Amino acid sequence: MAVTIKDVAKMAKVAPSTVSRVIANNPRISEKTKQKVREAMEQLGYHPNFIARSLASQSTRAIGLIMPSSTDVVFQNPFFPTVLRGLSEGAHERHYALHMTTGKTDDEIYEGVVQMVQGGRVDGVILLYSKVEDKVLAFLKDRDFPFVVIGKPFSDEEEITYVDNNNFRAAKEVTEYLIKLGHEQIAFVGGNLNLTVTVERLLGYEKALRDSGIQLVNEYIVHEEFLKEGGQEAVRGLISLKKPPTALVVADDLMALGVLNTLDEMGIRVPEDISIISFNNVLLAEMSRPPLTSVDINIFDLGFESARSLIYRIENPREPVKRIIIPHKIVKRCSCSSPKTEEPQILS
Amino acid sequence: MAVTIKDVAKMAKVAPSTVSRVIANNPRISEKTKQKVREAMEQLGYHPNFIARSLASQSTRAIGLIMPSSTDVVFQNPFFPTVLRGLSEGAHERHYALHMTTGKTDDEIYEGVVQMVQGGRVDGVILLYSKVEDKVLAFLKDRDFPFVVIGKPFSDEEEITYVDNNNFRAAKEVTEYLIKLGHEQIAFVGGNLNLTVTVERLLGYEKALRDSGIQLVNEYIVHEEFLKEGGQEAVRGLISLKKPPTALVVADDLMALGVLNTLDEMGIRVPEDISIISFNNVLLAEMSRPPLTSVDINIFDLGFESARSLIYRIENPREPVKRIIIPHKIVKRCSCSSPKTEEPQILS
DNA sequence: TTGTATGCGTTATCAA
DNA sequence: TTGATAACGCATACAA
Repeated sequence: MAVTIKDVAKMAKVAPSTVSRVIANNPRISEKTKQKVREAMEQLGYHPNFIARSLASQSTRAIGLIMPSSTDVVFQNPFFPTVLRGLSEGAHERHYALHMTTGKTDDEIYEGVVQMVQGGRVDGVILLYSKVEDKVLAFLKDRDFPFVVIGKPFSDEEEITYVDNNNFRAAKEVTEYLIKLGHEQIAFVGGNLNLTVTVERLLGYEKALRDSGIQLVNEYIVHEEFLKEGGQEAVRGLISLKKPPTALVVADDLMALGVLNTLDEMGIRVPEDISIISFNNVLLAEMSRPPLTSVDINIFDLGFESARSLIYRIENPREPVKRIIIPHKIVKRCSCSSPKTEEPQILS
Repeated sequence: MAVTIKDVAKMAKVAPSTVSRVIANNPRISEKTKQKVREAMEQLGYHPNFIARSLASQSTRAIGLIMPSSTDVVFQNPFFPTVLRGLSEGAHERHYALHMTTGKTDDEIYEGVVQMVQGGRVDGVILLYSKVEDKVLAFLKDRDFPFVVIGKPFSDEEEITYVDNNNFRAAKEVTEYLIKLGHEQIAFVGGNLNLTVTVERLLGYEKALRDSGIQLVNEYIVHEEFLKEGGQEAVRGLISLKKPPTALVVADDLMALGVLNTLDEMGIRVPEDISIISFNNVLLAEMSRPPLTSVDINIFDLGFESARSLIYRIENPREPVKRIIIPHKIVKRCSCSSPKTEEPQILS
């Protein structure tokens, strides 16, 4: 049906291989025949067939995207459209296409990846999440298939190419910022502990407190899914403590939004009564009330650099693994202030 | 490198074609040889090569997703992860894979689609947006390539398979709901008028007013991008009118969130001073303050049914085009109430 | 500089 | 019920 290399060859009165070379812009073809062939392509409306090309060259110029479980709430996170944008631009730049696989259960996802990889549908793969004991990652590593993970791998860090923020450091800075404001009762509201990002942020938080000689309080550390209901429980628990925190480090903007709501329902004001700082700096952060002070982790770049380094890896298979750290930045808005001094009216 | 059909054939002592038939589960192969072949496949860890299969069978079992411009704010909308989920499940169900193409400019997107389609990378295509004068849609239609659009096509409605809500009706219902609550000064805050969804919702709003004998006011209709700043301007303008609206129909939850913020800054309470109703019912709607009354348009189903009907179209090319309308439902939360009776304190 | 021939891993058409 | 063999559309080693 479609016009092939042969049709072009016939029209330009050259061999199919010559046409192929013109497409590849092979320097050993004379400008004259190139011109001739290109004209024929133009006239016939020729477009190379990716599939045939892939089969012959054993490379698809497609990269596979592995998403977290579609049932997972993180999937609802505005984080995804943004990484996708970065990924897409990074891939586009080098003329790679994006191939997606999702699934409801971990097994479904795993099956999808196996199909995609073994089936030769893609040249490499990007993991859009990083969690403990990941079967998918183990498979990829075992097969020595090119891949990069967004986020810090849970283990074998030295043998895996990944793109991440320094979440440990970001969390530490954020906590120090709160401490500098005068807070000492600082709680941590995190998400799923299977995600390495949660772990890193928790560790950074703890380190900051320790460095400042502030006692860690077990009750100050809570973990809930990035859900509204989850946030509710966690926050109520925190506030009802005998000595409630005066500041909250929340691992995600969306979650912080939930926290904000719960606090509002309880009649607790932010930042007057309690300060909140969170992560990701998605659009939402500036649209909440009050606008959230949040760590901008440059989600777009996370995606962009992932695509880039995967492609580099695909095209230079023998190069050593790399680790790319995307810078972050605290964006100060209105959700943090110094703690109220205790019972100020008694003084004076 | 990888184990092919030939290796399996050799091991099972049959011809490659037989192996191929076993894969296709051809009924004309004896159970005995099927068993034999399957064992060999198992032992060798055989996985069929999609690319080769695609080339031979002239079908990729992949569907292309065409996203709106990645620079567009709508891309930030939580709408996308959700349609993606639906799309993914719908495709997965029939063992189709997802192939994405994005781009910054319209031309970039167009180029991507042409490549994808002419290059034979996909069997069909889904447009994740619907706007006026779409070059991409024209191309697809012209080439008679299988596609479905999410949203109502701007023209040639009868010749295009699409999946949509009845946005006209939803907007009408919503407005009538407001009217029933006692509102008469109802404004419409919409997004980009190039998007058919905006147009439909606007028309529904107008129809409801007309049906109720309420005069349409030009100043009550504003259009802004789904952005914070946009919302700001629009809302301030509305409120500063001599006769400001008592209720707002907002075309999108995210936008409504922006509106909510602006109102809050201006010291205007929702729903006491002004009612708000919006569309899409994304997670955000229930996390805002106050929780938004919003039209649930079943985003997931929009995606799911799109995938399904595209696949149906691919596999039954001669069937007539179809139109699938996904039901919607108003989810009442706390952003609407009856208007304040004017100057109640003067009475009595 | 260009053409010929072969292979990439399947499916599909004939025969047997 | 099975086996040869020819496509599918392109890339590439080898010739010329």
